[in-house]
Amino acid sequence: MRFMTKHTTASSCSSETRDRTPRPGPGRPRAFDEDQVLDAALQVFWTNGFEATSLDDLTSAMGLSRSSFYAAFGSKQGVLMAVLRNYSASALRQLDELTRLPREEAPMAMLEAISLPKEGPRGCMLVNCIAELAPHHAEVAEIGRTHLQRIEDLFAKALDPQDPERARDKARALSALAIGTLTLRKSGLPPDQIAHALAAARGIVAP
Amino acid sequence: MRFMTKHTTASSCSSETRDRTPRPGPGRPRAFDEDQVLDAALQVFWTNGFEATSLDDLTSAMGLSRSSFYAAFGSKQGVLMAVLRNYSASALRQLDELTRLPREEAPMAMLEAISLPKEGPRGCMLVNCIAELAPHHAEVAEIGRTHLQRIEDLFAKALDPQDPERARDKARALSALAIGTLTLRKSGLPPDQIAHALAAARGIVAP
DNA sequence: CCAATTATGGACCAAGCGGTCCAGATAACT
DNA sequence: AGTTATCTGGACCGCTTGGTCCATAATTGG
Repeated sequence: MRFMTKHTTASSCSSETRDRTPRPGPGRPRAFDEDQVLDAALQVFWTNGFEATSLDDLTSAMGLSRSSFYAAFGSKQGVLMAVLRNYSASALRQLDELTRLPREEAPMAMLEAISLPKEGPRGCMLVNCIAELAPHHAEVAEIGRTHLQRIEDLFAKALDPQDPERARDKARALSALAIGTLTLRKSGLPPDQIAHALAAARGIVAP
Repeated sequence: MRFMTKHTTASSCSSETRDRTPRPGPGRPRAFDEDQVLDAALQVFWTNGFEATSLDDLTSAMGLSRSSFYAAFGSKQGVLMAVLRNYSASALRQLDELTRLPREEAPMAMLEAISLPKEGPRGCMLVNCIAELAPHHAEVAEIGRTHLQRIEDLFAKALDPQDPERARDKARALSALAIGTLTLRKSGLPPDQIAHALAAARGIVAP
């Protein structure tokens, strides 16, 4: 895929996922739950990557016919964007809860939450997409950038609840560290060795 | 592409790049320089990713006809593997030179060399490939794992030339940190902010 | 100069791709 | 019940993909 097939219906080009959750009225209602279907799509994208996921992979995992798929999401990119927005929101929600831990525990807990997910070595969906698509796809880049920014904000809040700005650089370092471990994990490094590495980075957390 | 098209000529499946540098003798000699051509391939893969690079992209960048291409490298994967081996060796060579700096400078110099390459935000070619392919391609995973292992070794050597083993975990943390910044960079974070983050991580380097 | 051997360009291929479209089924509202 | 709006399955489309093949050009050793 090279983005922009020659016959995309004119109209606006960017974030227009034509996912107008159809207000009730006459007409047959949707037979699928949107969140559920988007989660199925997430799983496929997550394990295969974007380019390597075909429409058939998607529709069969989501249990949708091609026409329902296109009516609801507009395109392969469209569903990706929807998936990413969902994913980002839910991931940030989970992390945010950890910032409420006491200040001595919060940063390390967040690190571990990111670096050692129990789901296995699939990495962070958004980080994967940044790696694969960001350089050539502005919208993905945008979502990715603000997602990482939020993560950094949360680290800063955890490091220094009084004045997060003071901890900006350390927060950035912790973000980088966490994200980096995902690649190590993906390359085969076992979880316990990653845990050791995190512990060795305690120096960053200390005031 | 899903790896393994139905009609790959039987034979062994894995690392057999049939790149028998043809010993001189009768017959027309190659009209291209292999390293040069591989470097061209590297550039294309690096900026596009593997799946998103087509045979036409490759052959035209390399200046090869399809037949020469297949005669020399066997397949798209084949040339990728050759490229990765070259890349890994040269990247490690560059890093290794930095380990010879005085111990107070070496680790930070290595960090900066990885995190702030002047070539722009394309990341590390091998890290990109791990993200995109490792989960489904054992050979790439293998190369990636040993590459990261070597980087870790170099960090350990820089941190504690006497007994690198003592610095294992810190070295791992530094690797993760360096690799993580590549994603931040790719998502749009400007270089100077990355430099600040690295400085904030000095705590890891200290004994 | 000839034979042997290899490289080269380009035509060619089947399969898979993302995306479109339509005929018919289905359900809500009047 | 009838109308209207929507959903659904699957046939279909043109294009691109990775890969093959062959006739021809080029270069060497004898």
